[in-house]
Amino acid sequence: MTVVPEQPDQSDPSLRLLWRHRTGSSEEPKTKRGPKQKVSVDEIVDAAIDLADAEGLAAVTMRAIAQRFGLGAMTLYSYVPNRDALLVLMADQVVGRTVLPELPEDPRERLELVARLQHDELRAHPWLLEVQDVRPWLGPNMSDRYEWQLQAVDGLGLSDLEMDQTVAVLMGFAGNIARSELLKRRAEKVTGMTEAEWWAANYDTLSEVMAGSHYPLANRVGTAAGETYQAATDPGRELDYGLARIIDGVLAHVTERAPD
Amino acid sequence: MTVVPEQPDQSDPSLRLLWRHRTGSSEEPKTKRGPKQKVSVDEIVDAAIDLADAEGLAAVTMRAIAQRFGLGAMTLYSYVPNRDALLVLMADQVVGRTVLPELPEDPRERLELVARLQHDELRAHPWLLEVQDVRPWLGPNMSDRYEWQLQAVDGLGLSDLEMDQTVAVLMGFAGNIARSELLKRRAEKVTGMTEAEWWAANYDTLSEVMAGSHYPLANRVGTAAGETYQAATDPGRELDYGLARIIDGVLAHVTERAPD
DNA sequence: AAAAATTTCGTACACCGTACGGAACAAATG
DNA sequence: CATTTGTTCCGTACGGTGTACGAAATTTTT
Repeated sequence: MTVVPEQPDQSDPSLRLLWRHRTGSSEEPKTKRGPKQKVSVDEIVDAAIDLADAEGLAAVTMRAIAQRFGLGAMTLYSYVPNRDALLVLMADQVVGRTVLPELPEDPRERLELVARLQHDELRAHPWLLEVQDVRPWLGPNMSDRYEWQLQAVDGLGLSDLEMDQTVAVLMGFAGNIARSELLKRRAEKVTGMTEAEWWAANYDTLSEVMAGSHYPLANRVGTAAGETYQAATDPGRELDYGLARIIDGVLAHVTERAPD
Repeated sequence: MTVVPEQPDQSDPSLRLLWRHRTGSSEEPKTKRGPKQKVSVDEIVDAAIDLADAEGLAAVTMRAIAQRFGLGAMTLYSYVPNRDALLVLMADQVVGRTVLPELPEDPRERLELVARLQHDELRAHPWLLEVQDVRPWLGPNMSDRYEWQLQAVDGLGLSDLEMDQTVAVLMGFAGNIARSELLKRRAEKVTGMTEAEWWAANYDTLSEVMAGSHYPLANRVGTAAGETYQAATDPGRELDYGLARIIDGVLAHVTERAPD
């Protein structure tokens, strides 16, 4: 008689946690034994999101979160397997807060909307950029978002693979813009000077040290870019140029292939 | 009589360190007092790069580096102000190792080369993705690189600002591809399974948990994408589609504006 | 020969995630 | 009812991090 070898459950434990609100079937309202839990997973995740929004991801420590509820740090581990899992829960939960608007008819507007929504979200919650999961978009809200993004590129004439890649390019671009904005803000906070002030303070050193090299293009272009970015009162303007080029390229690709 | 208020030297101390090999004028071969330094800054930075290449950026600890030279951890602080400064030195130094090839005539080839070079470099040194500096590209090798990149987009008919933005889009895209490759490799190392194995191990849980929701597009597209990526033996193939679209968009932009 | 400047580096601190084990608690079982 | 059993709560402790501080050693300047 052969015994089935014990499968040590390779499945990721945090999957069920991610989908805890949408267990399609076989929920488990089983009354559990020990003391009643004083808080809920959602409350913990929300508190962690608050912390991250207010003080950055580095401030999201197990001790800090626990303190918000008057709990001991180790208590959190009866709600969440570890910190990394908590970060993934935070990401999915915060993504779920954004309501997905209906997609416009015009293809260009559709793609723009997808990218701008992502960018706005990352601006509101910059710590999302630092949460990189093993195995992405597997939570319920991430899945909803991905499906919605695919709807935006559906019917354009792209292959399945191209649909995925197009979404990836747009998301990546939005993320890069958000990241550069984040770094700029962070630099100002760390150094305590605005970008212009920093350049002024380091001008002498820079010109002394770069005396041997010369950068004609970098000087000209860097100056132009610096002035523009400094004057950029309207955030999100950095998005415009690159986004337009990317969408141009995608739309040109599909119309060229099927010159209707 | 008015006294000039003491300016506590706002300038960034690591700037001189970055440019230590190219001090245009006024070098200081002054013989210094104390004990002779047992190693050089370059050796330290090279050792740190070795460590990062071999075991990732997290393995680059002050203690680990010092141990390579039989030094105490604190000794490093007489070479480098702190760990973050060391990371910037590493980045600039490793960027300096790549020789910049001559730029082709064809605009499309120029842009492709710029992006692919960046991608290859990030593939070889993935930890570069995790080094985010306050105030980017200020080292000598970063500056050379930026100047070279600008040459690639020069003469296309772009404005100064657009030149900067175009380079940024291409670099960002190359970085995103490299990042997704890195995450994939890291996930396989952490979970000890390939991507396909992971999906197999979690298939039951996933379909149970997603029973209530349905993702027609995500299922179809995700499957297609998954199969392709899994079969992708040739790394860098993920680069092709997005890069082509971006370059399409940029070139369309300039030819449209100046229909020669 | 004495003084001054510089490098080396042992120790210590604050902070992190979390392994471990015990105590308090509530339901299931006898 | 008493007892067992599974949970939750959480204090303590461990190994890890960057680095502040101060003493000791070493070399040049005076």
